[in-house]
Amino acid sequence: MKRMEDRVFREFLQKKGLKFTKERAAILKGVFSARGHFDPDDLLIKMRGKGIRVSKASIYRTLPLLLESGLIEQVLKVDKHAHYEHTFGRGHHDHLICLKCGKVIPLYSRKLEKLQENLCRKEKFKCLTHTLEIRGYCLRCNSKSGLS
Amino acid sequence: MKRMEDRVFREFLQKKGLKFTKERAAILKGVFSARGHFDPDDLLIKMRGKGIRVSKASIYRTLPLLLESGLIEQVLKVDKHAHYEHTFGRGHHDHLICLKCGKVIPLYSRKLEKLQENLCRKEKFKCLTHTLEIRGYCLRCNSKSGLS
DNA sequence: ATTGTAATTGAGAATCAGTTGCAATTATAA
DNA sequence: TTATAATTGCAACTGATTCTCAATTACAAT
Repeated sequence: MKRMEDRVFREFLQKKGLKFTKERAAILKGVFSARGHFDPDDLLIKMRGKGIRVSKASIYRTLPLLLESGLIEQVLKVDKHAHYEHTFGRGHHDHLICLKCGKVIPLYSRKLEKLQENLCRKEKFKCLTHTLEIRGYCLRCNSKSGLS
Repeated sequence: MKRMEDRVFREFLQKKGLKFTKERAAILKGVFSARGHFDPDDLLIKMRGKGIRVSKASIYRTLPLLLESGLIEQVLKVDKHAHYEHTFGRGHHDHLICLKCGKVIPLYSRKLEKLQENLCRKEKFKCLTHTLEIRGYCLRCNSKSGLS
């Protein structure tokens, strides 16, 4: 049984005259088996761990394609390198990031999305994507630390 | 006449047992004379151009201090390296980023800020800072490209 | 003002993420 | 099956940021 995202990616590639290689398929599978966020290196290590041989270069070359096809989204950088997450099946959402424990809490608000659209309209800006990252302390860390 | 930000930075450093050196003062001044966004390298080049001698290392060491002191904010990465802007005197704001010409348009909405606070409250998340980056096409690029 | 000391500096080496050139390989359309 | 343009892995490369270390300096306490 083929996975939905395979179909989407295959069609995306075809439309661009690119090939659906086994490496790309493997990377796609790796990306979709990630629970949450990941970075290119995480992915490489995970795949190596499973005995799947792909090069760093192929991962770096494939990720932008997945991004372009809409199968993954870029997550803002908490630290200094690129992070991604797959979005297929799940909707777009933003993130609350705990500065103490690093936990990332997804956040979605229809109202927030609407408001952003309105603001863009006001500025006559054609909005394609956005990323909102709210940093602070999660419930647990906040109560633990005594920083009420 | 001492600038306000000098005072703030000096006090911040003192509180942490750090020194207010002439290099740090010069970097602060450089940062505050920047009109908009800048990255560490911009800053270095600008300072060199004015004949102020500071090392790359000092810039990279000072920027995080300015960040921590609240005198500057980190701007999200459109490309791959760190960008900053000073916030003293101006308020917090978010950004619309044109994917074609790279123009960055500041955006501020009281309503948006309020909504975010409410969402955090709902999640029992102690919000400290946030960054919102909306990517798309600015009016000019959008009309030029025929991508209505 | 002088001094002691811990913080800071600059310069370059080191590191790290991400990119690129290239020869060998492979997917796909005909 | 074949032609061919796209893709691969590897290793060398790039550019940003961090680190090391010896020399310097700010500043609190004399």
